[in-house]
Amino acid sequence: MAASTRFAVAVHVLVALAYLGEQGATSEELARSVNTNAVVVRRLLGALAKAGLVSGRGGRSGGYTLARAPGRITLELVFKAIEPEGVLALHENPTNRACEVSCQIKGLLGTVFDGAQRAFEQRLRRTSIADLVGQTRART
Amino acid sequence: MAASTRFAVAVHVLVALAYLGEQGATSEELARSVNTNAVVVRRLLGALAKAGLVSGRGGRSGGYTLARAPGRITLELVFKAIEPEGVLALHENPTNRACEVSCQIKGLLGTVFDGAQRAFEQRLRRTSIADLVGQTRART
DNA sequence: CCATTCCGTAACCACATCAGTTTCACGATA
DNA sequence: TATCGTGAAACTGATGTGGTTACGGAATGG
Repeated sequence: MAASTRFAVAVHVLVALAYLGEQGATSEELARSVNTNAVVVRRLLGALAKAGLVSGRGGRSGGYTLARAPGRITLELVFKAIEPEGVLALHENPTNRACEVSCQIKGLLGTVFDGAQRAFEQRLRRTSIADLVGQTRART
Repeated sequence: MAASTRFAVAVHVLVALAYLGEQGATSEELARSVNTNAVVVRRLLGALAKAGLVSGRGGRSGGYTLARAPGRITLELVFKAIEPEGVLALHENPTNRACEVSCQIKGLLGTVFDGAQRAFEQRLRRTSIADLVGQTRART
């Protein structure tokens, strides 16, 4: 299936925020960098704020800033904040009690899915927003 | 996002096929195990057949059988057959040429996404259909 | 104090995907 | 040759996503 692009946009926005530094940015400015709508950005940043990664302030001269150092924001944290459901899902069809496989499969799949999800997240943990900012600067 | 359940159903069907052994099964029988429609099963098995994991034969006393030993069917192969797009996707918004981050982000994200996808698939490679059949039998 | 700026949310739309269903043509075989 | 099963197309309803408009509330600069 076509994966959602929300994670990619969220990382993009965070890198932009970190790139700008202290001053932060409004959802309008961030949306311009992504070439999307300000509300889309606010929705994503809302989830990131709940996870304690950014903080937003309303009012004149409001906007968003990172809530912690960019080196302490790993892509794993971003992914969990944006896609808490994970990448794999079990089917919800009722089990056929007459079939041994049907009775067992969900338990077995659950274990496998957890492992794959963990491997996926461990890999994401190796990259932080600060890393991506550094790479952006290096290529300038 | 709510991930698709096609991978889970595909594995379920393959385990059921392997569990039954040589004789194979019809889409009707497999659908009964999953508690879904036969056409849904045929669609999935169509993708698996293209990947060379199963073979389907029409006609009277037709049905599906595994095209190779269940020990040689890893969940990685199944995943790639069912979800060739992978788990992460870049956003397709046009890049804002006035923004350094916007110009760089997709290249950087592409590298990160590839790595995470690889870690995910490597983990899936460690489990085969035969493993799941063995675990099913062990718990009986 | 008040107008401006910006966030937070809700509501709505268009679009895509998914699971399920019906239908039918084709091929194989008993 | 009559039957059975696959393969494929078309349609439905449900759901998620990205985009958009709109509005209330909070903060602030004049």
